[in-house]
Amino acid sequence: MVGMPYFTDTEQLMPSALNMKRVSIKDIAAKAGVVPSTVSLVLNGKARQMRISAELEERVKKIAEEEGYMPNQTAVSLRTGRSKLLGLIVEDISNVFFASLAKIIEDKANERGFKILYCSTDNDDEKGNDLIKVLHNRGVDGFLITPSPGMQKEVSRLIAQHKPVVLMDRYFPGLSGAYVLADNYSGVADGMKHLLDKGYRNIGYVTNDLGQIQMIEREKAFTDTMGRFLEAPDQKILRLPYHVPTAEAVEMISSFLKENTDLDAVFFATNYLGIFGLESVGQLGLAVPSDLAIVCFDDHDIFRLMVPGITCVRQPIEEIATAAIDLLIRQLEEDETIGEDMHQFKLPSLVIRNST
Amino acid sequence: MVGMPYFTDTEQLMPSALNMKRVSIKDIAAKAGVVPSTVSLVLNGKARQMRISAELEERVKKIAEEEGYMPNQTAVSLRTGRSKLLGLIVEDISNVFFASLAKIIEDKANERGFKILYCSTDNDDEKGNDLIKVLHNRGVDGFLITPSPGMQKEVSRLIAQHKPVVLMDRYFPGLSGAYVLADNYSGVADGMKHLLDKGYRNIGYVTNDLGQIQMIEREKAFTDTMGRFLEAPDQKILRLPYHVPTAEAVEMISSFLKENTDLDAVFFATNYLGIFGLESVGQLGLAVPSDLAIVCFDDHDIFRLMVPGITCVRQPIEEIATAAIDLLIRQLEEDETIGEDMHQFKLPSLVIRNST
DNA sequence: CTGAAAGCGCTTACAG
DNA sequence: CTGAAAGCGCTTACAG
Repeated sequence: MVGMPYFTDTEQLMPSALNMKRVSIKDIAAKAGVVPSTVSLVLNGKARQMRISAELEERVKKIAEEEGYMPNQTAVSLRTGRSKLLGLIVEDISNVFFASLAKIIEDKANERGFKILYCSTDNDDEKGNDLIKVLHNRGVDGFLITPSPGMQKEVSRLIAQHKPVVLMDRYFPGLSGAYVLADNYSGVADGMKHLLDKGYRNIGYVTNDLGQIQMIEREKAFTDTMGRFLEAPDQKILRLPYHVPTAEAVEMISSFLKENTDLDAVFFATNYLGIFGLESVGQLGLAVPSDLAIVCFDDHDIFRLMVPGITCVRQPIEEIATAAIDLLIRQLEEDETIGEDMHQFKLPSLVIRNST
Repeated sequence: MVGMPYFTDTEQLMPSALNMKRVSIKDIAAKAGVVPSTVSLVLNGKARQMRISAELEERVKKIAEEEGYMPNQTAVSLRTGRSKLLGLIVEDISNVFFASLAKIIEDKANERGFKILYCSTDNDDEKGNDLIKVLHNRGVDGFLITPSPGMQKEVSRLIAQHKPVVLMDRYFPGLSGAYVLADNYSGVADGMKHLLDKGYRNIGYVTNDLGQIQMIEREKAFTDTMGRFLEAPDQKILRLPYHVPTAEAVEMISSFLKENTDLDAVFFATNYLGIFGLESVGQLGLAVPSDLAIVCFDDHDIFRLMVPGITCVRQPIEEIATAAIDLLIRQLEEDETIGEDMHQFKLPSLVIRNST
């Protein structure tokens, strides 16, 4: 029995159908007549350092090339502790805003040799926290997260463990981690200024009921503006529940407007297109009297097309994604500096008046 | 030196900042006073089989629970050859159609304990082929792909290697692999029937120039219908280049319509919303004379809202995604049956007349 | 019932 | 310059 392979029935370990018989470092070594470590050294660019002859280096490289050798990333990850994998946790990948972020992040990550594991929290704290643990357990090198409010503890744990994390679109005020998002306060302030400049004074506000930091800051800009520029401001605010069917939400907006006939303008605090789906935009268009001035926060091309004369405050999606992935990779590469110089960005939003 | 740890300076192997000191199976074993294999056996539900005492089993489980132990997936993958990772390769994750697919797939995959590695081909054959290799190399258990035409060889290699693959939205006619997509031919035929029923006879057709199988089948339905129902059909077809700026594409459509003033209807073969971006819909709306009947293939809520009276042929996105992931997981689980009973689905599209 | 050992495919300090 | 060996964290056949 001596000399027999340890597992006589390898099928049980790895079904042959799945066993791709990929070329391993051993195969290359055998072909080149060297030991596997030499191959590893050469392929990791340490031939010089280890004073391996140039011709041997060339030979090994050539064979590896010919055989189409690619190091098994799972093994590399286990050995080195670096997976070249990034965890992307967004609210909902099917929402245009997050899908756009995901695409830009993917491109930038690929350029640096990183792949992306994505998942959606659906604004569910527990799901989000689980996701962090699971991805961590899968060995991702870092995280890009648009966290829901209840994810603060889990996120701070990551930061405490010096795991690279960059938050996007939201952040936790008390937490000294990196984040990138639109400057929500000034965005809404700018949009409000636009309305005031046009002479509107009775401005209503529609937001959600999630208590997300970005929504709070937007709302603060609204109430501040109203309080600053108007005497005895009568603030009409509608808080739509997040998990409500489209038709019902539209109904609530309709009622809100009917109950407040004195309004001459409405500020929508978020992208109802993304949340309620495309259908709702049309219904919303119908529900909103045409003599009402409208400003929307978020990337609402559709809204602008649907509702002539609407003004949008647009988030700089590309800039957010680019800055976030850059920050994350910088954290990954210059490990020592983490914690010393934090990076927190609020990027300016753009007020876009519809040209139509 | 005997008894000293092999690596005196572990920092160099794994920077402590990244070394999460996660609880390992060894820690649990030490706490429980057993050997690591026992822990592994218990946690993998093989206590019974190995006749480990119920009380020991309980104790180990309790400790693992208390310590928050999760097996390191990288190590499990390396050992078992199964990563519980699925590769999702789409044309462009930021396109609503693919983002919607991605969300449904994510949900279904999570239910089964799988995570998703996504990437976009951007319709670039070489990029797509690289992606297959890289994901394969990362040890994904299976693939969900919306391939570009030049990916056939790489896809068939996967199939030849019995790697689970399900194609979505496209397929390769010569290839005996699993796929799920809308029945493109009948979808367009249905849409055409709708136009003919309404009395339209001079129907133009706008498609892309990629030669993708789904586009070919759609076009065939168009030409067949024209040839079957009309005498001496004068087929006006516009092939828009894929990589063309929106404005230019709209311009080309405009010219096409001007050069063919006898047209009374136009059939759009794909989702120009997704391809050209939201802006284009408005421009397209403006470019299309209002007395022209329009049918669009794809999930065009926007189009329907923008262009009153438009008819859409909608792809059953949810059904496609659900069927695809189910098929893939079935391939993963019942490994033996692969190759014997292939699964190929063409799901019916839905013709949706605008109610507006 | 339990434990020692091999091995998944790599990387790297160390000894020659 | 090169090679033997350890070890990343697991799983599992096998020997007691």
